Amino acid sequence: MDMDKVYNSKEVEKKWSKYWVENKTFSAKIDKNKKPFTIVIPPANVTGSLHMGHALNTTLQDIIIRFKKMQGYNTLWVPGTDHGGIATQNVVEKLLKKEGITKYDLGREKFLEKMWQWRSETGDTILDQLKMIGCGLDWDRVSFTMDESRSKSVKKAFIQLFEKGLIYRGKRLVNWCPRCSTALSDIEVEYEDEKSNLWHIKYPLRDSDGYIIVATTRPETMLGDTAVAVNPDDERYTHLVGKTLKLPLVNREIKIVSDYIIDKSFGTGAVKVTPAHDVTDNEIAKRSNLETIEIIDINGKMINVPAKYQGLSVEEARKEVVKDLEEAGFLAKIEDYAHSVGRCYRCSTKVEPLMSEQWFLNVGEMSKKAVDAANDSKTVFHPQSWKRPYILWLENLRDWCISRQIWWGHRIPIYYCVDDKGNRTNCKPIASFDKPKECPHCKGKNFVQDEDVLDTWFSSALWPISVFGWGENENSQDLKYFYPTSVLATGHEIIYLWVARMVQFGLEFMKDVPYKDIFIHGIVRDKHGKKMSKSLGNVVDPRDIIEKYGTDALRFALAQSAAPGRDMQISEESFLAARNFANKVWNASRFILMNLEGIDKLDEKIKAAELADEWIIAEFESTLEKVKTAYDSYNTDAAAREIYDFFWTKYCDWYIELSKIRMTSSDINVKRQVLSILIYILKGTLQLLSPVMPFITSEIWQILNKDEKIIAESVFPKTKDSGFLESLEKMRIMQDIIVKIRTLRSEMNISPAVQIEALFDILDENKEKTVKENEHYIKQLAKIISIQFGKNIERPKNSALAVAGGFEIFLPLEGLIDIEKEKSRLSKEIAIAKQEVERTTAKLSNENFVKRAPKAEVEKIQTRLNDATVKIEKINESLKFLG
RNA sequence: GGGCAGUUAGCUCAGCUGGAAGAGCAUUUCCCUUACAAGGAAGAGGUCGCAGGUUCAAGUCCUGCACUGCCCACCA
Repeated sequence: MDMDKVYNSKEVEKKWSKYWVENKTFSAKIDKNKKPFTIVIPPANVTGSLHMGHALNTTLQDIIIRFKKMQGYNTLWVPGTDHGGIATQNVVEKLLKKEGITKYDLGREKFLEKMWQWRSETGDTILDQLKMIGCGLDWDRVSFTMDESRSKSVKKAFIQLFEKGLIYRGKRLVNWCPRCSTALSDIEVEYEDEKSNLWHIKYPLRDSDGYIIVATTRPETMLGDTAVAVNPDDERYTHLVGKTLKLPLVNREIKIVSDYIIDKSFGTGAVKVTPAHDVTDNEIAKRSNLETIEIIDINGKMINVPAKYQGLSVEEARKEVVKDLEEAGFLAKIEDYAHSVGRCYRCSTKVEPLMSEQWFLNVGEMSKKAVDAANDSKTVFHPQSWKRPYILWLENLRDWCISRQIWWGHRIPIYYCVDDKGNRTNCKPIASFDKPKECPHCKGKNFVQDEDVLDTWFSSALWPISVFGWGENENSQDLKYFYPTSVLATGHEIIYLWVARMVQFGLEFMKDVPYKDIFIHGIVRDKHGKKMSKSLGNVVDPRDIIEKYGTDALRFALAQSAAPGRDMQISEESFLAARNFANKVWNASRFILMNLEGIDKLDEKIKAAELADEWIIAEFESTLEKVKTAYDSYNTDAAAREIYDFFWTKYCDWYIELSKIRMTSSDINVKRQVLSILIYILKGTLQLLSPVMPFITSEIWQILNKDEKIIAESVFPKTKDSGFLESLEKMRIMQDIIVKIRTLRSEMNISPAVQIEALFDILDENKEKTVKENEHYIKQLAKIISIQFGKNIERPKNSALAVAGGFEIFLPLEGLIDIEKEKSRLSKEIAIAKQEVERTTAKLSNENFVKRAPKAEVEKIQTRLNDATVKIEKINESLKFLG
């Protein structure tokens, strides 16, 4: 039972993280008698290692899981990792680059071997780290988005959607990353402001002398222009609509068209239209039946342009075009201009919109269903402020480009019939799990598979169903029992990228949402509010925090700062404070255990013997309620704060201190009685705290109850009302008196070692009984040797005065008191009391207040006025007495 | 351009349905009191972003503004 004076987190953490895994504490089996509570973890990329974001995200989920488990749910938290598509391929490509080779040198097959090798070597790092920080995951259910089972889900989903006609192939304008050499979906593009120019270019009319000026941020694309567009209501240009222009440098004839999308007030009100390389232009082109000329290829090089520009990069072409326009007199002016530029979310390269043959998913119907689900509260955001942006996004969603021109990922399960020479036939492509045996159209037996892979988010979107074997096992009992899951916890950065798509796929394949509650937490920032990033050098590594302060401190600090939906600024001090709290818990427990020495048996039932007992029980019951409510609504911050406040400022500072009176009693039964309450409250608090700080609470719990279940499997305290509410007010009176006396002692510089007497002059007879019954509290905590009660007690010479708890309290301080100091202190007290009199009098003399405010409120103010008046009177007497 | 948050003590933040401004860290004084100096006791520190309004009463509700951050958008 020996406990170190300081909590040693390292040993305890090693012990328990191992225990939970080895004993399969958090493994879940179907149990139809229990309600399931399920969470699927947001699968971390295999490239990842634990950072603050993970630590926060997984801590929050673990808190929920541990809480629900103690409440009797059959909890399941599914772990796993994501193959991470482009991001992961980029990592391995970089490694290859160091060896001086490219993926093309290796070829697809060999490159994929490298990828798998790398993934098997380092891909589980993050999972091991999650074990370390105590996550209550079911380690028998580790899933990976590219393992066999998950791959079957992906294929099944694709085939089903394809056969339903929702997946189609088409040549469309897509976001192209020239560096990754792949298409990206709309949300994989991040926009960033950039200082640039607005070039004003003259486009001469073919049939007259005039010209029209267009303004553009991308002059090089003028080589691919097929029209100029103006707003039909723009009077400056109405007479020109339908006229023909001669495109400078190219000399192609293009028309002036009208389109309502054009903003009359922007630039010159006339816009050059490049349908192949701009989204808006592409739409204008569709409406006006314009020709589309591709002038940039997938490598970012110019094509289909006059010879002198052919093959140039976009940047080079821009310089040349601007120079040539200027020389030929077509450049009207150049303005400074800031606008946002799309960049690849994986490598930050500027994205090039261009025409490309891709696979698309028609999301119209799925979006509608997801919107309905949100409107019908089948999905609920915490905080709810995310609902609107989420719905808006879904409503404006365009078809999802799901194909990627990379190698790492789920290869699209589409097979093309080919002839003997390997050329594609005209037969319809076939969507299939495996290579088809025979083409149903031409009976041919040769096929090639589509070269592209699926967007990594396609498999992520299936996660809540794929982890339960959807697609592999037609009759998955797990899926029936655990789906829909209970809550999804994630940061707001992937609401669209991931959350929305899971909902869409859940509704599509399971006819039900994947989870009801969507718990959105913030992002961890540094103490200056900056996003943590390697380049800024402000990254706080959770592993360093664990090393220095312990995992429980890390978890507590994160939980405490994580108000739903809000970003949090976190600094070293918060971890330090949490570590200190852990130590406090440790030492309070140590105190109790020390006093347990030699006590063989405790009382079975707790029995409140005096005021402090009733009070701490009432306080605990109220704390329990608040903590439960907080956990249930994902307000871990409130839960952490409530527990901290209760344990430290109520249990430790008051109850334990008061318990010492009985603890030193020679009567073993007295000691036994108070210990039973001390332990009852301690155990209860440990249970409230254990979802947040599982390690230290597990350890103490085990020391306390050698043979009982571990705390993670214990039953969470049930709501109770012992009817001790009156004790709260009584205790408040006692605390008021004790604090006032302490303040006097402190201000008079009287050492705690000096025991002094006190005279209590009774002012309020209603409080007399309570104070007399509990005078030993005052003696113990205010270091008073004896108390003499009486009425109209004459103030002793050289004494200090306090008015508190319905008493005028004199402390005779012969030889200890500084009369001048006492006088000035009393004057200050009087000033404060006078303010109180002013405030309350003002209120009470306000007719409207007395008339309209609730009675209780008026009485309260009246009492305050009376108290202050008495106080002033008494202090004045004392001042006179002092001379 | 639209939307959403935030603005309370030097710093990080609590303050639920409106009724006397709170915590932690930092700071000052005293204390190694036999659970804890990673501690205890006490103190100092705020006209709750600004301006209006509703109300007997506003940090709390309403309107407008300012600043900060985030998200969205077809910013040529």
